[in-house]
Amino acid sequence: MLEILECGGCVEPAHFFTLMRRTFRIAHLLYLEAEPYADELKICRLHHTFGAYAAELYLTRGLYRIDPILKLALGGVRPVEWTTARHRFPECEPLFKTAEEIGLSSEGVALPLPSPAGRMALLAINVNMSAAEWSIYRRNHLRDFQLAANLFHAGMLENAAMTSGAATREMRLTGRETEVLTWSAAGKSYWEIATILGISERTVRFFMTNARRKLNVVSNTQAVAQAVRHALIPTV
Amino acid sequence: MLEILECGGCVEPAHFFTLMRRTFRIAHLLYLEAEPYADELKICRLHHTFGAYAAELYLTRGLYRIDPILKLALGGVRPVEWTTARHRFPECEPLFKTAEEIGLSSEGVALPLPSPAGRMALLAINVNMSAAEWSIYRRNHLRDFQLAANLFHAGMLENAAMTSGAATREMRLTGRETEVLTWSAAGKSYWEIATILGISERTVRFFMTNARRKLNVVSNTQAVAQAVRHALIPTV
DNA sequence: ACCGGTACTGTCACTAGTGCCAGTTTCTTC
DNA sequence: GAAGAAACTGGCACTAGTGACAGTACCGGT
Repeated sequence: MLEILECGGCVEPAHFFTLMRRTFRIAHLLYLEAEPYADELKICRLHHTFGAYAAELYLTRGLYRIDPILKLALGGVRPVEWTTARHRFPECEPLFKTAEEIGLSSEGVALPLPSPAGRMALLAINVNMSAAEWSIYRRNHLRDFQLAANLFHAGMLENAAMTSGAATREMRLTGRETEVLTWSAAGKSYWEIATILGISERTVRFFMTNARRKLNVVSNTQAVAQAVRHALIPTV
Repeated sequence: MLEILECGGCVEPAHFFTLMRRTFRIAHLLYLEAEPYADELKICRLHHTFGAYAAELYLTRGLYRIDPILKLALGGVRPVEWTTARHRFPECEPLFKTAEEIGLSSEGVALPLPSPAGRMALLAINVNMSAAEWSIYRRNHLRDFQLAANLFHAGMLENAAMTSGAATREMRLTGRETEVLTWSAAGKSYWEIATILGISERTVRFFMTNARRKLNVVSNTQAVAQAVRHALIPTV
């Protein structure tokens, strides 16, 4: 199975999930790709096998805002054990209770899949076994999960880069636009940037305006924030 | 061994390398953490077992600037096979020839370890075996390498966060400062932020001024750029 | 020869951000 | 009970950024 993934043969989430469930004793899977936006998360891609009812419950109650598993996995690098998250955030007990009520197990692990450009992703794995059983199973197969998750994630990213190539082309910045954003991120004013680049201040404004339009933002500050997050400008 | 890593017991690179070489048939290891800096790479952390002579050669000749393995691994998510990189970049043949001359094998794999906040890292694994042998060994143990790399990387990041915590404490932002920066990064003006937070516009300016002073920057734009890069404003 | 994209320059009116001065209140911590 | 940090508020002078109007010059591609 891992060979299939490695050759980039599986970019269909449903297919990947089926493969995983057939290969391992996995009850449910969830793949989430998101980027931070103000104090919320902008969900870029979400695939799972929990079914419509659970998803409905999860979204309408805004549970993704308090889910400790999301918080830990999207913030870190280390695999997050569901029960660990549960114990560390007792105030989220209702969330787990709700999950149990609709027949979902509370055993599982969430694998952080950090991506370039400030985006974050995770693959959550939910199993239907006792704590003792899971402890052993996990020890044996965590490495498989991790590799499979990484390869699937890589496939998803590559696929996204290919299909959204046209959409991304719209917001590709020119050399000068990148330069003025970079200097702006370094705290330079229009006048200073003009002096540095040896062009008129008006031209700097022109490039910056174009950059704002392309990035679809309303201020230089927002443009720089977005550019840094999307790695459109070099780090100083 | 993986259990040791998972418990965060191994944050000493030399120790980790020894453990890996004892457990697997690995010749050499290299761990690199870097962030993009203009068109160069700023190396944040570098540990390896290649010895002083190889490192000297590598650094003095500026080989890290052309090394295709670095380029592929720091840019992607998928494991990079050394021989694949070699074939795809024939112009880098001298690099591999040099490596062979000083007795290094050309078989191995580089595992990208993307981190939060735009940084990138990789663990390169170098083995001393034939292509056929490596092909089989790799198939069996890539998942072990991947998990070990992830756990070690997680340990390194956590360790870094702890040790640099004291130095960074001076410029720790308060809750409100973080909030106004976050909304500013989202393109909101002072007036809008004041409305959102339910405080006066003057107070927003006050927090922003404090944030600028703490971050030692001259504009909101620069403050936001720095905050995004250093992950001072919510990534979750 | 024309077109689209990039690089470049200009003015005007308006809004937003910056640095400086000055305060009060509430809470934790020693 | 004193000290400090954090959250909050006001005004004034000045500079910087923003949007909308307008242009010219150069280069590579069908």
